[in-house]
Amino acid sequence: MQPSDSSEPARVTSADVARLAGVSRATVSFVLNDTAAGRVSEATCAKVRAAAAELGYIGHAPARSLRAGRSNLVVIPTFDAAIGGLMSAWLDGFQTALSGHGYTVVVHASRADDPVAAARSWAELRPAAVFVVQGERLTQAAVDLLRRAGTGPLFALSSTPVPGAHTVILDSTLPGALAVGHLADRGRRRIAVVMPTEPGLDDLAGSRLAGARRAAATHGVEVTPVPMSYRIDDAEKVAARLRADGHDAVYGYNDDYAALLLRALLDQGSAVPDEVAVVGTDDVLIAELLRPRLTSVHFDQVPADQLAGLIHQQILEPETTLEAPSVATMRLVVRDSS
Amino acid sequence: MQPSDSSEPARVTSADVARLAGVSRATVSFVLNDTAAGRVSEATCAKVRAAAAELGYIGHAPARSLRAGRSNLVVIPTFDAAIGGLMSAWLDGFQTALSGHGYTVVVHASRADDPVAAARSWAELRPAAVFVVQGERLTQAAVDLLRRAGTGPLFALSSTPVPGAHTVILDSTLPGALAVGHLADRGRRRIAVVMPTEPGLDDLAGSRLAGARRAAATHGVEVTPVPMSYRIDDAEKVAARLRADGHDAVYGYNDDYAALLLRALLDQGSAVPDEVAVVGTDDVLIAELLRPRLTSVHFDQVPADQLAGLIHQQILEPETTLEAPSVATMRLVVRDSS
DNA sequence: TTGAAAGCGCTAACAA
DNA sequence: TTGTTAGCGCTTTCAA
Repeated sequence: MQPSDSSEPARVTSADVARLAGVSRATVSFVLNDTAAGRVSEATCAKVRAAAAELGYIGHAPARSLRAGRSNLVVIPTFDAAIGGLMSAWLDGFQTALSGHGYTVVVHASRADDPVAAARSWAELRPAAVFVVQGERLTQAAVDLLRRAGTGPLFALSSTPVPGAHTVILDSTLPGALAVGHLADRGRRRIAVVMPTEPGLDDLAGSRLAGARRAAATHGVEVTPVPMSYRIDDAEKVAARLRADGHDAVYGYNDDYAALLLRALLDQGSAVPDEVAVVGTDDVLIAELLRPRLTSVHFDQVPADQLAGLIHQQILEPETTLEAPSVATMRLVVRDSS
Repeated sequence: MQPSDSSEPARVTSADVARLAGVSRATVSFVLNDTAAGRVSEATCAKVRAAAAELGYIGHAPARSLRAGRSNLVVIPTFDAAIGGLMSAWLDGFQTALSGHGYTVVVHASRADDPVAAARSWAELRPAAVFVVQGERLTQAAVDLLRRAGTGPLFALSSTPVPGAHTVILDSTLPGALAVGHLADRGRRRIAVVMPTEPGLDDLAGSRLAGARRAAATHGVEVTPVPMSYRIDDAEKVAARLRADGHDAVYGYNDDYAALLLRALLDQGSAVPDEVAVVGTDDVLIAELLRPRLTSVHFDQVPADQLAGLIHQQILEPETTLEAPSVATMRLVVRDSS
């Protein structure tokens, strides 16, 4: 590693620019924020810009935020969940869309155990908006705290509407329900549900299991949760257990876990789908590559730029009432493994 | 979506807390920042805390940052690169480690085409530190700008040391070189190198190709770049072309692309590795699941919390000279596909 | 068309 | 042990 130079060059402020340009700080502000419409002459504008360029002037976001009473940060808390590949790709686009509107995305690693403490640390940033991907984690107290702090609009992705937040409904129990419903339709009776032991996945796994149980009750089939970590040896143990227990199907939490288990089952000589059916979730390209091809639940993702636009609009006009909750939909993609 | 209430509750500032507690704002500041050591009596502390709790006081990060001349944000620019699953998992841990030190991670979607403009927008945040994952993108001008703005320590992940930044060396050409070297050792002579057409991957793909070419020159074998998108139909076309052109090996950019291509080759009746060898990169678990198992390049990741600690230390004592550049290493994991 | 000045909320040097 | 006070850099109203 290389040491950084310790010399502290004098910081350039808008006052310096004003001095060099021979105008007031107000004028500088107008010019550099393009608020100069009709107020400042072309010549003055040019002078100011030249001065700013010459001095290498760089705006000061904290000062602006202090003045404005609000930052241009959009906070996305993660609640120490393992953000999967699918979500990560989505976030990527979302972030790009938001920065197109002039916002900066803050991915906030919040501790899941205390939603209020988490909300407090978001609120301290005085964010332009907060988008909680795991809306279920949002308590009423946390929502109130954000409101009180004057935080910008609150958005959430959640199974059920979050009071005080603009909720995009995404029913996390549905993948489990779809998978088990499908398996039951195909005559499967003893269905295992993989429960990842990796930290940060419990929430989602729990929801999917709940959906699986609901569907199982409806169809009169049996569902057994099976803990499994994302490792080959563990998958092998689980596969052996499934065979021993006479399960005729398994819902693999997502495509990654399903692929792992599928491999283990095949290696142990199980016929898939004849003896055991396997269903994943996420509909990643892998599902299509495996043999047998993996049945999976496909998410119709909410367009990232559309949501970004909505957030932007809501920041500008908080009074606007939005339409009924958006709903993220999903569907089963049946392939050869079930 | 649900409308948000438009009532604007009066914001609680430290002055309000001071008033309620019957002390000065300075005292409040000392108490709430735990800077009260020996300066404020226990009783006063308690009074202040009680008042803060009663009013639901929430600190104001922008004001603090303005005062301090620096925010507690650590900026991680992405330069619109598609952050892969591996990197995303690493970032997760990194972020958690940093927030343990009291920092907030800002994932900044910077446009890749103008490094200086990007640097300017990071600098406006007056971040505590900047960590550039694609250090190659960092120009001298950008580094200078950050320095001038008084940005905190600059860290980079890069193939070569970045002047003015603490660089963790990660030779992006190495995977290509390792793969091609290995293939050449196994007697392969006509090696295709997959060049993903997805946006944001060009950099990395270019580096890996460069490494491949270097190794090819050394070993006297032939390397051909082959554009391919992450889609089955495209993989099929590429596979057909490889067969037609008589290639006896392919370096698949990463495990995902390699898996895709492997599938296409097998489907078209190519014997892998007998006719065509396949090598990926990242050593994701998938590599182990495929049949034949996929040879891959494994990265020994820099421990996220270690780097976070280093950054924290450098923020506290910018004068400290760090050790020689850390080097992220990697190695080939040979499996059945080559 | 431009300038003067107030103040956003906080911290820390200095006084008491 | 606590209070007073001066800014940090910026925007925006009001006056010129």
